[in-house]
Amino acid sequence: MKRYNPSDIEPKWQAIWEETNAYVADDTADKPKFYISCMFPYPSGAGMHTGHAFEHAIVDAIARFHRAHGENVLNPMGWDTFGLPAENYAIKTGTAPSEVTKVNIANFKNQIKRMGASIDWSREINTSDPEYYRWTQWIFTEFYKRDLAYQKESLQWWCPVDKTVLANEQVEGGKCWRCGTEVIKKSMKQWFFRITNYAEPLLDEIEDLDWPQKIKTAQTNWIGKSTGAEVEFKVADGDDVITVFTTRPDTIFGATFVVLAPEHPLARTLATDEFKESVETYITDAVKKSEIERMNDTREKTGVFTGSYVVNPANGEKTPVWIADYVLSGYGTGAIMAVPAHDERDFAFAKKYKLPTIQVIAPTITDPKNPPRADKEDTTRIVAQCLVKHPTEDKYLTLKWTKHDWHAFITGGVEDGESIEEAAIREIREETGFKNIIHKRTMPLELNTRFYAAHKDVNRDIAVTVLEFELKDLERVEQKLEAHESFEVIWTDKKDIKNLSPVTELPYIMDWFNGADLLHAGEGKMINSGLFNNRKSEDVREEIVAWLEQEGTGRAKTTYKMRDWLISRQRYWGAPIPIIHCPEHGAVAVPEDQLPVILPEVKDYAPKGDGKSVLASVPEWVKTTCPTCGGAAERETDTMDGYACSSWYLLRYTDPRNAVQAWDPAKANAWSPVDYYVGGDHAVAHLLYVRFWTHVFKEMGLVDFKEPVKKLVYHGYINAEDGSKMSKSKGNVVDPLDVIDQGYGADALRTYLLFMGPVELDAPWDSRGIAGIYRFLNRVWVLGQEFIESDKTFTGNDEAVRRAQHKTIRKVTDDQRRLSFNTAISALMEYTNELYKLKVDGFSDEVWREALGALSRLLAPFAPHMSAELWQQLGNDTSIEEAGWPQWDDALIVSDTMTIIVQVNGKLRAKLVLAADATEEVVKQQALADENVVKFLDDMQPKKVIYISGRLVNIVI
RNA sequence: GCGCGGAUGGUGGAAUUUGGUAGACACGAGAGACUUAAAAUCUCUUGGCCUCACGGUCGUGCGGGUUCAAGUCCCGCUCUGCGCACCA
Repeated sequence: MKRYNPSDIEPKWQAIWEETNAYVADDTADKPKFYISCMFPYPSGAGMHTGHAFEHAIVDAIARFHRAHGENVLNPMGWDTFGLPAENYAIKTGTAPSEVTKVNIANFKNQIKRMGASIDWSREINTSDPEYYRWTQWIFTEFYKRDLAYQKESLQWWCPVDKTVLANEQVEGGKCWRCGTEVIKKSMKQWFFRITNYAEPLLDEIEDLDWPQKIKTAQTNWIGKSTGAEVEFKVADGDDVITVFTTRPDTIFGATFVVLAPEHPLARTLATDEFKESVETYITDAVKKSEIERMNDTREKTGVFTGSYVVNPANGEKTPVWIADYVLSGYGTGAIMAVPAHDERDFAFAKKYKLPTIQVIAPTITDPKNPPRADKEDTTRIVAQCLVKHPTEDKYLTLKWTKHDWHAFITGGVEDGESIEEAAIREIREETGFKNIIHKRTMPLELNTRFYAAHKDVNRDIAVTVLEFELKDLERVEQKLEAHESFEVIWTDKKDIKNLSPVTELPYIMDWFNGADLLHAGEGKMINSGLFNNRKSEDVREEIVAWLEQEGTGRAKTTYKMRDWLISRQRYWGAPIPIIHCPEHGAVAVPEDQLPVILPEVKDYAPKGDGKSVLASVPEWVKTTCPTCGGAAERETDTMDGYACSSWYLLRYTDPRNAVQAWDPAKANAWSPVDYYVGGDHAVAHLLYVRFWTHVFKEMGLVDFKEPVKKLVYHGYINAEDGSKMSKSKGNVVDPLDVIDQGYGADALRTYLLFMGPVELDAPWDSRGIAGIYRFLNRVWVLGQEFIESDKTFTGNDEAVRRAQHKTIRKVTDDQRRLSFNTAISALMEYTNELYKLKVDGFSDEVWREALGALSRLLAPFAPHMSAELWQQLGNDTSIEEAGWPQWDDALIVSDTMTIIVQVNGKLRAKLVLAADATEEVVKQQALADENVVKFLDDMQPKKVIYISGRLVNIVI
């Protein structure tokens, strides 16, 4: 018998696929198209890791599945080659990045080929190839013409080690994403893409995308839409006007001061003589302080009074103007109206600087997660809840309340000989007038560190009590509750309690919040707000804006957190920005016929640290002529962010060798959008930029769709055996080629990666797990060989073989559709085990040929080499690809018996095997007659017998 | 702090759409067969507890609830992963 030897089989089939161009996508084929792609990798010097291997295993399983269904599959591959690692390597060694890149690509390509990936290599692209970046540059010039690319002097994140500007999303926790150095702010003239123009359309489309919710939420948050209003506060003694942005115009009557960001243009102007010095000092300090320091601050708010006042347009009150760095200059108008009663930050600030507070919203609590509190840091919630039973009817009421000052609650009321617990009950009794309070149980406390620091002797288990009450003097309770305006009593049937969120439907009892200094950030009833009193805050929001608009002091306004996309990089290894600076005509786009602007060869790749790229030190490249006037001019020396190149490559794949256009719209429209886009990184940046560019391309008429990616498949990471992240420095990286060369082969590797768990989950690599998969493939192989070499024939178990076959086809097809590869593979294992059991008596030729043929075709998306080999050995004339996907027949799956589960009171007591056509009557009868059931019935008459057709009987006694 | 997930044996994980046999499939472990021996392969056992066994009983992070029936639905928590973070 031939042994299963992947190192023979795999190279053989890889060679065949290459020679026959088996996976070249045909632009003209008359078949439904299917476009799938992984996120093209940066070919690093370390080579491919198991994460890449996982991604290719996913892509290839899907691609092969669709190909087997007769679809015209486009599965291309390319390289995202611009970037810092190659450049840093060049700085260290003097080797040109293009050379290193070439070597790395060859390495990656070999690895991917040895995985047996069914890729159309004729479409391979490389972003640092001038034939590619020529069109990246062309797109830039088109954007420039449409005013979607512009230059602006601005403070930017600057990495002192990499000596480059970084985009917001490349700064992680105040540190450079590449080298981990703390970044600083530097003012420079930079190029931007106007992505903010597309905030609304990009947001609009998110809902309809077939993407993981996680990614959609991340993008929504990134865009960060807020609707609210701009309101004008006129300076009391002068002509200046401060415009603030707020999302809570309903709180305007509670605005007791106005705060400017230190960078606000009026910040210095408004300082009166008396306060000039302190204002100046504060601003200087704040601006000097890097934003990282601001971030790392304990969030202790600081600020300074200007001495000036503005007029609150709502109530005409004179309102002081402060400067504080908790107000960000880059968002909204860089100025806010502070409403300490209803905003956490303003509250903290007001408390610190003893500024007044005006309550304008009575807190009818609707949000369980935001109960009122005096100050988040100092308090812990005491939640008491009670279930009120109606004395005569079968009705219940749930009441919950919160008390913000829990120090008083616990420590204030303990009397001699009384436990804290008893004190709590007594206090609730006194406060509520509820007499019959039954203490049900005690819950552990949500710890308040500060409290425990002060009260070490308090047993934390009894510090917070949750109490359940039974109330008899209901009338009194109702009176008390109704006396409170914001309280509404809702009676419900017992059944409906589950549907009634007690928190949203039943108000909290507000009487028990003491003191005026409450912070309430939620909604409620308007108070102290003139005409708007007694209305709900969420209802008057728009009316207040309309009113301000009428008065000419405000207007509705929408803002976004998203900023424009900074694309210039002061680095060598990127696509040069195709701009020529002419003393006469300013920044002029390089005309299409002069593209590409080729990246020149240099000797030393190290940035000079002057804020310019190395390109600035190549005078013969910099010096050029203006395309408009022909006069002496200079080239832009910045290069583009690598994300620019990766924002359109999915379109280039559809027409990769086009020398006159970025792509032929007809081809792009025929293939796109991408049906499945597979990756495990780039939740926001890349995926948002591709969407942005595609929206623009649609407007330019270059494509006829807005969204580039229909379905996003977001996979987890493969971790090291101990569950930690694989990393070179830890030395725990698993090299896919090593696994293949150990003798397991690519088929076992691929199958194992998909068997480990659902694609979206992280999973630790298990070197023993792959051995199990190898065993499985070997079992399939051996079964095939036994059949091929056997001269036995036998008929008798054909029906069982057929049933297993068709059941498996249905299950695997289903699982493939929903990308549940792990369960598909386990179904194939079960099928194989079943066939082993059924073969003991010999083989019935045709039935088994079919059964094994189905097995090899079902296995092909995971283990394509062995499947192809087995298929060929079974004597099939056509290739496994041509044979297509096996079909199942439901009629062959149906069994003539069924297994009925018999439960007594919901507990499993017996299993019955009955004829599939047994009537309900018969099934119930059989169930009740079962020995074990009789034992449990114990002569009692069942109250009810429930029958779920074909599944179970539940006998209720 | 806010947002989004997750919690099932010693381990990875199953239980699809619509609540209906919890632990599929594998790994690991234990026992056995073959072998001079080892590897490979094959067979059996494998959630806890009680029982020689038949079987019973508990069991899907915790506390409640709905239901004939809950891993699955509802309410309230705990822990944990990830993303964003002074965005008014």
